[in-house]
Amino acid sequence: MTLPPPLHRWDVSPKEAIGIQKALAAKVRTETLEHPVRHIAGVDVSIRGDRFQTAIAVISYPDLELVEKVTFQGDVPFPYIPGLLSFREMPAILPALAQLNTVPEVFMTDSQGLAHPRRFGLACHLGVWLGRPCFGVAKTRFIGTHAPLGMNKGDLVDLVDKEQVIGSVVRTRSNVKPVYVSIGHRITQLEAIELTLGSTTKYKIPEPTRLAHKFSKIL
DNA sequence: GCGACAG
DNA sequence: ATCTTGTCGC
Repeated sequence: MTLPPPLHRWDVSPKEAIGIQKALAAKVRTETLEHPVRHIAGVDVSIRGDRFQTAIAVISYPDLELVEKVTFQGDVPFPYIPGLLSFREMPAILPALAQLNTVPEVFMTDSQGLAHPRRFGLACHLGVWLGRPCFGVAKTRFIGTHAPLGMNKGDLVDLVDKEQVIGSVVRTRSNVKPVYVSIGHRITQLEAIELTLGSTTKYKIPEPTRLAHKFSKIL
């Protein structure tokens, strides 16, 4: 797919990165998807030493069949700093997306979206950069608190921070640790939850990111 | 100051 | 994220 013009540079300091996040956070839009979802692209990046491998897995929906996959390798550009994950992974993700032939209606990342200290997790950064629908499904909590969660698949509760609902804690599989779903851009929380549960089969992680993670592993 | 802390 | 074997439970 064709990538839009860059919104900013990536070779910035942590302080500059925070400033960029604050500015771009104002561009995040919560809105109903304008197109029916036929394909979801799962995005993931694996790292070994100072090298990364990105994988994009496009899955048909609701069939959940693998339609296309692309990978891309390079040198890790930025250290891992809690709250600045997108500056480490976005430079690795964009070149991979440029090689994608199938254009999905929505993107799914293995990260937080609005459930971020500045309301601008990786899912928001990718969505705003592309100007396309995106949401995040993280394996663990980053910020926020929530009420006790039921143990059955489909159970969910709000994820809250500073009196605001920033996402949902969702049980994608009975008696297994839940995932943390939050919107990235141009999608509603309800749709993000629906797509998460609708693309989950027998594992905790939904198929798009589960397959992307498998394909991104560096051997 | 102390503890927490997506991947 | 990555480093790593066995083990408990459905």
